[in-house]
Amino acid sequence: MTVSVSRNSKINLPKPAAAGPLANGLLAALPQAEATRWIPLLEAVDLPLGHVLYESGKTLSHVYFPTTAIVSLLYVLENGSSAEIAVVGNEGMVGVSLFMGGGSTPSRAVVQSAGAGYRLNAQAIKTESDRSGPVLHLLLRYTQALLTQMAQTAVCNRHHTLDQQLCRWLLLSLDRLQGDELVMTQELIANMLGVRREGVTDGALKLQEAGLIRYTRGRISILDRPGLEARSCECYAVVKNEYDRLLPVKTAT
Amino acid sequence: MTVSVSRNSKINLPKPAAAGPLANGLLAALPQAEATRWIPLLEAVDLPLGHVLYESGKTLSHVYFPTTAIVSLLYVLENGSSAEIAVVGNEGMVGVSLFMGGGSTPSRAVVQSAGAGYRLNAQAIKTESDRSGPVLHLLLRYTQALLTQMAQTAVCNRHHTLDQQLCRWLLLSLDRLQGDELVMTQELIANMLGVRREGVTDGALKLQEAGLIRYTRGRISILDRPGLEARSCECYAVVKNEYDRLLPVKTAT
DNA sequence: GGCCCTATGTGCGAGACCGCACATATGAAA
DNA sequence: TTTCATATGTGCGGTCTCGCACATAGGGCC
Repeated sequence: MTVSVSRNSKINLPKPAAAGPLANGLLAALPQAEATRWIPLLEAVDLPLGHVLYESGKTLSHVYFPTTAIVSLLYVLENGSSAEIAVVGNEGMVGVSLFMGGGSTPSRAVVQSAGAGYRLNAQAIKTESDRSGPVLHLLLRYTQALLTQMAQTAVCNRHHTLDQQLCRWLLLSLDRLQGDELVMTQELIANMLGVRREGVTDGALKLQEAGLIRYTRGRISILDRPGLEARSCECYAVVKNEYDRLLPVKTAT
Repeated sequence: MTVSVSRNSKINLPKPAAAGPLANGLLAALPQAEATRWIPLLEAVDLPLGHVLYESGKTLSHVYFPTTAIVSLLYVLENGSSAEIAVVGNEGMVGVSLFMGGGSTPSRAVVQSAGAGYRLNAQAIKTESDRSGPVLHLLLRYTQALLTQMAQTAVCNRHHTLDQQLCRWLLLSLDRLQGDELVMTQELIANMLGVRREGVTDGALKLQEAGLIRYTRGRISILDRPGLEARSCECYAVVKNEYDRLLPVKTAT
């Protein structure tokens, strides 16, 4: 029931290649003046699988801008079961509650796919978002995209089948990675989706039999992306469209 | 499957007593200078049951500040089924995407309980939120509370039973109304929760047998609020606590 | 007072997912 | 190569909710 990643870091790929701040879409979209000012404030961080960026109810110390890592925002219930409410990758930022004013949220942020990123301390993000209109507007548009993802997750949880949600989840993760391989056990996916591991096994089997993916012990290769999209519920497309609409195209790498 | 309210307005109570702008928590919390400037810009509006404040994907023309009405934010899926992702009453505002920068969202806002409110046109809310730091921060804190509600809805949809969710829903609605009566058919509740009407009937029956509520044809009286809270999932309390934490206490009426 | 629309109550078979128990298999380490 | 922890596959009964079909009843309106 509880997310357990313990010694799994064994199965990680060799440390991901370093990526500059511009590998994050939000940082890349900063106006020139802000970019210049931010660079010295940014701290490169390694984000190993399972690392908790912030805990439910705790005051956040930093915001994180993933470059090669993927972070899940999850809610953990009293009975220990959990569910992911959104994913954040190199298109976004972890810790919106800092400039939203709350300073904390009832959710937890966990690294779902190991990688790297940058972080900025709490004071700096507050100062910066108050100081510059364009920066604030960029962050707000990102927050709206995040909000859409959460809302869509809510509806998806209500109305769509596990199989459809699995496809949606794979696609969302894939969009936030380079390449077409995910390092991710079915157990982990089950924790994210808030379902049984066996349910994920069933779904994954069907996808493999259909020739859409191939996997072995924690590595999932996507063979037929359009096929996955066809099997996914509409939620993936809705979320993706909103991200594309709200966030500037990132040209940098 | 589709929300149908058609001729139901018959069962509404006589037109709700008029309420001043201060009956809305956000408006009441405005700094003096802004309050003075906003009053002439606010337009009192009647919000009849079923009225759609904005449609999925359409550009919003106004933001709404309910005073006695309750508004549901719902997502409607391609197949026509729907689910509520958040409720807005006199504690909040409908249309955050206007100052978030998107201008639209994939959701729909529908009046769930008839009443009144105020609205402000799109240009005004943009201008005002850019102009004043305190106003923007107030709106952002509200948005964070809304975000929490959405996230909690997502998890609740995943893990809690219909009975628990019904209690949560009744409590959330109750908090946004005066008195302890809801004018609301089980069919409507089912649409909000995204479940079958019969499921709501079952749940309501149990609650009535337990002496917690009493209802007849679209009127629900709450008899034992603590009892409802005990049967509800934790989600209600989590959301309520976040609202209390993030939003200023409203003393005005 | 009677009619009729609409809200609510009930039953039944089906499907999705759960929780549990256990079988199998892969790949890394020794 | 062998060992072993861990990842994946499978079966089974139970529960929740669904979709449908219909029965009952409240209350506004003539």
